[in-house]
Amino acid sequence: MKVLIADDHGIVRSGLRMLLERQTDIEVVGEASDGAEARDMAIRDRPDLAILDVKMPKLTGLQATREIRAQAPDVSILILSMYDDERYLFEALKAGASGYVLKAQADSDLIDAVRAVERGEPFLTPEAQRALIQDVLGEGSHREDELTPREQEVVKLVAEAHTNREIAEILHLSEKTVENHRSNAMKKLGMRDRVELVRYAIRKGLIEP
Amino acid sequence: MKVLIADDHGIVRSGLRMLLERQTDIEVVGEASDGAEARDMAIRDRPDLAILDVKMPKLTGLQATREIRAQAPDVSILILSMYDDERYLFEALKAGASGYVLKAQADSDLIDAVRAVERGEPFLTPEAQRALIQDVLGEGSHREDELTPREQEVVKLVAEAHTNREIAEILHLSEKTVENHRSNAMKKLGMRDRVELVRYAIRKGLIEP
DNA sequence: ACTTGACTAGGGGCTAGCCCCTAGTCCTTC
DNA sequence: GAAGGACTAGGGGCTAGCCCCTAGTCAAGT
Repeated sequence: MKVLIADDHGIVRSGLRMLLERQTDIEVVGEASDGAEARDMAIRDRPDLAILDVKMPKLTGLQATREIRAQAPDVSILILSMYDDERYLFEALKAGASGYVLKAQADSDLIDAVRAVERGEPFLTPEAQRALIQDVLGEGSHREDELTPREQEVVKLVAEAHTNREIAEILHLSEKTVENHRSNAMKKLGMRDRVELVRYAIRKGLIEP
Repeated sequence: MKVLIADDHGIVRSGLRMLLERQTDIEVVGEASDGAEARDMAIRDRPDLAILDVKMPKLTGLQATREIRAQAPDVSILILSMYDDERYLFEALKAGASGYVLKAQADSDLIDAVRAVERGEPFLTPEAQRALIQDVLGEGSHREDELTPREQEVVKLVAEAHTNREIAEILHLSEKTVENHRSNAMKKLGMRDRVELVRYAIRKGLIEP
């Protein structure tokens, strides 16, 4: 089985190569250090599988996935995410990836994923499966990831370190209304205080760190 | 040569292990998935070398370095940074690390670094050496780290949305002491609440958004 | 017409956060 | 051995934050 590795960290690439080549039937046929290189190599060399890091220069793993799937549909793709959450899971599947593995997980998960892809099956870790099920089931609860415009405004101002009173003045509202918007936003997002809201706001690009 | 590996990503740990154990005289005697575990294992098992990722839960690699150097000075330390810059280089050296290697670099650099540390020599990649020289030449002003190690620990935990009480439990301190560290940190940084500390912590790379 | 959801506002209560202060033990440095 | 800084801990006080609840208006969809 011919595998292509793409990650912008040389040391990590070498580590992955060692890890994979301990399996006698897996051969790492190439290493790419950015998304564009990964795409070009995948399309030119047609490996059985390309393992792509999400975060890479030039093209992200997801962008590379789309282009590889379009031009070399026989190349399967496994996304490797360094982030300890599933925020790219859906996008990865939509882009055409066969599997999604977090770097935080055990090496055996990666091998399992490669084996699954080899058999033509998709591979999701239990965490990823749970996230996916939650998403399908949860029209009511977790699906409401989206805040209303007003809630977003309030969250943004909270994350900019304004007090409720200041926000009330800025938006010409009562302090109580501000509290309600903040509280509703936190409830929707499953958060417990403004500190968590700050990190959410930064992740969402509502404010700069 | 007995080596301890610490990185919060299981797959990366396994990769590093494979990479290192290709050298016949290197034996990986332990893996830690966070900074506190790394510190405990280093102090208990006394490996010849501990390879620590900068960004880890509970304690950063730098915080772990300080504690290991204090309690087990015979354990050499190599800092592995995932960031493509040298922003932690000086702090790492000050904390007592023998070497600083970026994950973006080739695997041979890591092996070279291990060999250098084995001979009792410090190891810096050419990029790191250049940054160091620049700093010595450029001299003085901006090298004020501002926060003490303890203050940084507290700030990190605050930014991870822990309450003062939780932080006190995690660090085995009284709530009052935690308040003092937080308050002193905020005063030094000219900040007015924990929300601003979160953004500071993210900018400084103490936590991920 | 009726329901639903966003937006608004308030009452009332508890606690965490933030501030001021003092004070002790270790250090290192001068 | 004195001085300064880091780290520890506590007293006492005020307020902002967070929670529960109700309740109104308005626009949009069924």
